[in-house]
Amino acid sequence: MGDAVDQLIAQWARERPDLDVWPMGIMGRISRLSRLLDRELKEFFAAYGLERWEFDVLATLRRSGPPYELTAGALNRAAMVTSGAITNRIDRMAARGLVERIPDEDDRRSVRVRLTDQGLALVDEVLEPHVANEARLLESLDPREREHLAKALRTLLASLGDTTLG
Amino acid sequence: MGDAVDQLIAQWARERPDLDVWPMGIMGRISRLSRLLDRELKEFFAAYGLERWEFDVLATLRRSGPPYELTAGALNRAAMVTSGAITNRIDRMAARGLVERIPDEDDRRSVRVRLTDQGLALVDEVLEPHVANEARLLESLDPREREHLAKALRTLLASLGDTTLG
DNA sequence: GTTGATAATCTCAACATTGAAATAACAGCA
DNA sequence: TGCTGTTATTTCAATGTTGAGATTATCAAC
Repeated sequence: MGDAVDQLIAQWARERPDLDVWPMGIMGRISRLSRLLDRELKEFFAAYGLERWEFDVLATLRRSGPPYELTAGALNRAAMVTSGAITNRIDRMAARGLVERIPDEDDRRSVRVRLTDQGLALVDEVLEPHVANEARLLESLDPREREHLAKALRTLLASLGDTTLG
Repeated sequence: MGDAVDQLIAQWARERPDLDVWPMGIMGRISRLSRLLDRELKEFFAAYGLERWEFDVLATLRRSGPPYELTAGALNRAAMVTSGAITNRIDRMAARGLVERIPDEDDRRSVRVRLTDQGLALVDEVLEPHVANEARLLESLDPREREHLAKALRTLLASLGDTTLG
């Protein structure tokens, strides 16, 4: 069964037969998948009154373990966004009562961002159904294919230098 | 060799051992790869004075074949963006002289967007090095892995309904 | 202790997209 | 011919990110 990228590659083969565009079979699919999956996740989180970026922050803090706090810098590295974006996110999540800013005693340049009880309760409520939803989105692959896919993606990520989370 | 997502999964295993977060091994990697690859492409196109979204529009028109024109609607479906975004893109690319709007005689609601000579020359100049750059980004996979990867991604895309380009 | 380099966060204007409403045109049918 | 519903594009306010600069704090070396 073909997908949109098969059509795209067929078009190039017709228009530029001199060129082998095989890399698009991977690059194009990662790009389109990312968009489609983002849409699915957005729809899922909306049912909990959450934006995707809010969940990302909550989950990053939650999985860091007690006391569920990280510096702003650690958060922007984990989320792969700029420091300005994290400042903005923290502002709004603090206003919603999901996180709080804690001044760092040892390094006064730093701000520690901590999950509030409310934020912790929310992420723990959403996490399991979220994983189940992700599993549903991957249903079309059998366990063996999933494993091979994750392995290939890991190789790629590592080759691009994405070897550390924070 | 581990990557950032291996760390993320290890954190969840420690904090929530009751939960098997295997889907993140695929979802998280697609998301992070998409960001990293976007950055790489952005940097590549900047050398040609192009934004990534500009190249996407040029390439979509180019591979559609002579006379290198598509409706605005076909462009936004191919790019997976909303109609408002396409109006904005066409405005700016037309101002740069890369495309032109042609009123559709048969259906006056439609606008046909056509590559100018300048736009055609530019996309044909960039295309081959672009594909070479994409191939470079995928160098860490051997041909067999590439094929399996593309196949698994195709299965996923098709299962999400992305079976047609426009 | 001062100096200079580096680091962490915040600020803010510019940019691009979304989502919804507005506009205009088509198509089928009574 | 006149309705009704649909389709294609544009408009525009709201949203969120980037990237550069400002601010404040730390650290090492002198």
